[in-house]
Amino acid sequence: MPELPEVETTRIGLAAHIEKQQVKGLIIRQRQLRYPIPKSLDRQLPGQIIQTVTRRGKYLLVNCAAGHMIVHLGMSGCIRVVNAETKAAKHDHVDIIFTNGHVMRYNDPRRFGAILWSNDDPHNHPRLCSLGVEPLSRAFNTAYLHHASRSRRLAIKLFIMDSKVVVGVGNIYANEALFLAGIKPTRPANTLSREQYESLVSAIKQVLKAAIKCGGTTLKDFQSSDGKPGYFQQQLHVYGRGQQKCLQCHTRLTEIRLGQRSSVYCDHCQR
DNA sequence: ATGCGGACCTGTTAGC
DNA sequence: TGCTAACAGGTCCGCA
Repeated sequence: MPELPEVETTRIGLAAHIEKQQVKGLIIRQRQLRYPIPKSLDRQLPGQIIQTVTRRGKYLLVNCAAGHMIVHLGMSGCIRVVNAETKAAKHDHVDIIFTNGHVMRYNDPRRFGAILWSNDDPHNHPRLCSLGVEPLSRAFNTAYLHHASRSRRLAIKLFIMDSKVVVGVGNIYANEALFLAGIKPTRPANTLSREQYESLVSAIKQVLKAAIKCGGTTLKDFQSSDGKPGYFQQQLHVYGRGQQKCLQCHTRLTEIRLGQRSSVYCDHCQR
């Protein structure tokens, strides 16, 4: 579920429901996520009023006067806003209960996600302080990416998925952006031309924006509990289409593994 | 500094 | 049908 567009969609839905709301209490059923949920969260969050919900990469920041809750959804996490009567299901690890009766419920079967707490600027938190630029910001541009790639010989797909370079480009959208830009995922990063980086930057922005738009329209009703995937799926050109034909030239798509992740591309359209 | 492989954990699906 | 293996949207760490 969660690549950047899904996280951003979650952020928007969540913000609408919890901003300006006061935390009454919390229930932690499973403290052991990727990191143990710190006790400081239990101590400091109750009584707080949520000011804003922001995002840095795939981390959600729930900002209060006393500090900031930092939430990552990992591979399988999701957040829903439900009513207090809604019974907790399997893998519902944390509830943040608000005085208006709503509950922010964190569910994560694989527990690759995280819930942290920071008293200071969360951007200085060890998990966030080394992150690269935001893909939808102006700082993510041709000159930046081209320059950053000069010393890097690794496959371009792994390069754009490196969160120290740029955040939020996960496996699905890396595959899609490379297809749109006509670049083979295996090309060493330092062999691409400036022009190719220009296409790539624009493809990444385009793909992420389109997906956010999709998520935004289908997940509007955040109270409903059907976290259906598949909204952006109809628009995928290569991801999940290994062995099928290229939508542009009808060549059979190639599927390989790069960094233990599946990578699909068209040998004819991508150079 | 860079790049690679393994680790974390559960659920689902493909294959025998 | 039932079992096992492989794979799944993400990071982080340690070693070469």
